[in-house]
Amino acid sequence: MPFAYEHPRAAMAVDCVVFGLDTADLKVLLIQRDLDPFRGRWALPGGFLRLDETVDQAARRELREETGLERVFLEQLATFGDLDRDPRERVVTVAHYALVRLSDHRVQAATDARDAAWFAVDDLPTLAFDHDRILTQALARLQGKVRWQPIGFELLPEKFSLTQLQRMYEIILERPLDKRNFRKKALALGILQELDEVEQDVAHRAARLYRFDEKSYRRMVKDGFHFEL
Amino acid sequence: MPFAYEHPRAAMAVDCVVFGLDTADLKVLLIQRDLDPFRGRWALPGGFLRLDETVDQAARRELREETGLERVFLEQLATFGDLDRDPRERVVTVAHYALVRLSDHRVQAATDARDAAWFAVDDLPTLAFDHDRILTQALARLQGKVRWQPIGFELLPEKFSLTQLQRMYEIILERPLDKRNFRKKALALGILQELDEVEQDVAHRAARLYRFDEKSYRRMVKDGFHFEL
DNA sequence: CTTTTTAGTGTTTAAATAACACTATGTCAA
DNA sequence: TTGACATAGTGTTATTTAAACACTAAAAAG
Repeated sequence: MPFAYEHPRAAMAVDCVVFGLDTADLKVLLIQRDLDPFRGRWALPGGFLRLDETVDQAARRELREETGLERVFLEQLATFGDLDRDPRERVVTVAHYALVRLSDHRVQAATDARDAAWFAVDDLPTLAFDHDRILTQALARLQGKVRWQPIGFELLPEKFSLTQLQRMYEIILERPLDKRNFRKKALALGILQELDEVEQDVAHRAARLYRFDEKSYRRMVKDGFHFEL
Repeated sequence: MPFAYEHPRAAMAVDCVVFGLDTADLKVLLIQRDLDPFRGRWALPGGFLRLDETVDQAARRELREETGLERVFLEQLATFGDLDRDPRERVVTVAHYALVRLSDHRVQAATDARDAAWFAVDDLPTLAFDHDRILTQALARLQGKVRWQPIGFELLPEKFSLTQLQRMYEIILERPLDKRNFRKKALALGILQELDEVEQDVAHRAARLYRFDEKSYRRMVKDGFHFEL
């Protein structure tokens, strides 16, 4: 036991709620624990903080190690420090949430040594620790934030149709949106770049594709603009 | 050194950004450090986490010990864990923000052993550690949140005039509001209880006093209501 | 060439927001 | 007591934004 301190210290961990978007559902990436406590239970990817990395770096490292995900949108959610949240000892965890393009990452998650899988947020297994609380809070944050900041684009493929975009908002916000009003408003924002491309391999009229125009968005933010969809 | 662990551990701290409202300014409570590092510098009240208390409890305890404040509105802000934020060793801090009624608490803060004082947020001294970053983020959070949740009432005396209420929003949001529109909207919310009292000891027509009606507010939240001022 | 499936498109009504100025009531001092 | 001063209190109109609503267009498949 080579690390000794004058006062007792909690262990510090990071955990990540990784959201992905299916055609029908909002999904979360979970990992099946291969160690006690909660062996066999599904849990959020995460692990202990090292002293040579920031909290943010720790979250990204764990994500990479446990799921293969890199360069994703990742943001701090909140810190959870209840006394008995880990039965072994006192562990305080800094929870994060991440948004990934399911299409790009579907495979990698499953190739890791541990069993990893995507679950629909409205059909989750029992989770280890207080991870259900963390997940609930992450979902609330996503629902709140998606209307004010264009983070939702992180969930879509780079090129997408307006129908896909609308579907994303409907899935996240869990309510239907009016097609014409949605399209009017989305285009009026001025952060969608219309492409000279349409969907491929669909058995009906192909939709025009768009791309999120990050430059315009940044310019608008600078001018004190406020998003709202 | 009686506390030994297999892996090195960061120290965990909590810090609080305590906001108070003056007639003219939004203020923050700071404490002058009497120990190194940063001895003599102003800093946010805070201290180390103990293992028999939750993070929230630690923040409240430190607030009580260092400033005498109890039973205030207090909420987690974010966790700051940069490698070199404390020159002594690795310290990760969970920052909080609190809102207090300056009128009730003006005295207590000054009676503590350490020097404590209120500073206007737009006229702050150089702060210890990364506390300026924490403070900036806390202010942004307050400005963002005050429009969606009626937390601002925590800054006002229990009984207040509509002018005081408007002044509070103007100070926090740093922009003038239209008097008639403000009053219309504030009253329409249905969370203000009109009292049979008016201001005392003013050298002009006395304003009617109101109280925040928490019961109505809670009832409205239950009915899926959304605040916005 | 008909069926099927989704893309794409405007108008009208209702609601919310923003802009704007005067009268009322009390205190204080001459 | 009365006039000056300071802040309280009060509605209307114009503009913007949001909500409701249904048909035609295009492409693919058989």
